Amino acid sequence: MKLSEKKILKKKEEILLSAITIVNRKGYDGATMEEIAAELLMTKGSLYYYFKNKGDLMYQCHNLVLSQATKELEVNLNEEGTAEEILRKMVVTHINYAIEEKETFNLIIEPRQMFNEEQIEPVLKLRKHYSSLFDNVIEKGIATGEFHAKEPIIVRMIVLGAMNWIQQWYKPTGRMTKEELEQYFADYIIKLLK
Amino acid sequence: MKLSEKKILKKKEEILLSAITIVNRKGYDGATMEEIAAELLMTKGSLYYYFKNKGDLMYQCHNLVLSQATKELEVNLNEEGTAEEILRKMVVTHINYAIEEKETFNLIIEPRQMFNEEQIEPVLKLRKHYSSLFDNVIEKGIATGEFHAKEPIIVRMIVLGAMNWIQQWYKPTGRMTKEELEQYFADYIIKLLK
DNA sequence: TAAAAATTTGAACATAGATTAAAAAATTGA
DNA sequence: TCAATTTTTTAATCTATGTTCAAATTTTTA
Repeated sequence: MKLSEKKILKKKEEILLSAITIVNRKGYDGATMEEIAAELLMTKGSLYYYFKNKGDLMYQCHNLVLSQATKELEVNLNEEGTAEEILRKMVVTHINYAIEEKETFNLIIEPRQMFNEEQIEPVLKLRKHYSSLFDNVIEKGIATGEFHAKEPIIVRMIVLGAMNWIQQWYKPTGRMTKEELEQYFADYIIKLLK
Repeated sequence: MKLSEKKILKKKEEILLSAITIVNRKGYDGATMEEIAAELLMTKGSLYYYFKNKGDLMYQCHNLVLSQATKELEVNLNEEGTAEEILRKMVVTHINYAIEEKETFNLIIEPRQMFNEEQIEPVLKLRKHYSSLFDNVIEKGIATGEFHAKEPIIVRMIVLGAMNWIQQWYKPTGRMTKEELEQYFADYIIKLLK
């Protein structure tokens, strides 16, 4: 790869990171091209040198964050341990993303409302893969007899829903630390599966 | 109340119902004043005779649906039965709203992003009251010894989150009927509390 | 039925951002 | 160094809806 190509990739990444910051603060609609550029001491026109349009930029923000989270989950999944131990780690990973990358991670947004035709398929695929990692660990636990669930898919949906909901009410200043929260969530999720 | 006042209230309600339909189909941003009016064979200008602006209309949509849901929950809560029986009914009520009134019921939307300064307080209050109804039944169950929970508030958040998440994936055409779904959810929620 | 009041229309207006493109500036490389 | 290339700026344009308001229409009232 040429130097110039590397440079352009680096710049794209800078823009993405800036966009992610702003989107996490204000949401997709609230984030303006102006503000994203200003964060990097640029003007909005320049962004179009690197990204086709705002939709493209937003799409890449979501993808980047979701891909990172997926990678972390995959690491968790490949570590040694019982299904319970692995699932606990995954719960922590997921909750961290849900809290720290609130808006860009946001699995709650309706992809069909946010993204265009070409973007939807990859987004849905990424999300599906992400969910499937939870299915994996649940199935593993069922196979070893650690877990029991008549409808593992339903349990996984309950688990994901419960965790995604956290971003609606979590305040860093609340009476519970993020770590305590993660602990409790993990406990209750395990209970659901025993 | 004068006849003319009744008439105006009736018209307001018609507009609200139309707006709720459109919003449930397209979301708050996607619903245009034009389309809401068209549904009633009016032109958008007329809407401003009844509502101050779009924000006001959207606010009242959310309020109406949330208030109705609240009323139903309150009926559930006042019926005879064990905490478990009552909670099961409430789960059904909630899931029905989450599915059928998807976008207007949507407790997931960030109120601060959607509503203005005067509207936020009442919305948050309504939502808080709504949640508290679940706290009530959980506490009742704990008091009678039916339920056990070290952190009842956390359990309630898990329960609400899990239920609100349904609207992300539920399809009327899926392999499970709404009723089966409600059944499973209720079972798992009770398990969490035993 | 005719004046007054209430309601609706339609067209103009406002505006917030996204997008574009030509010119300017900065960088590269021979 | 200086011409070519890449990047950035600037400012104009576009667009989609929300909003307003005077005029037209419909309904009510006496």
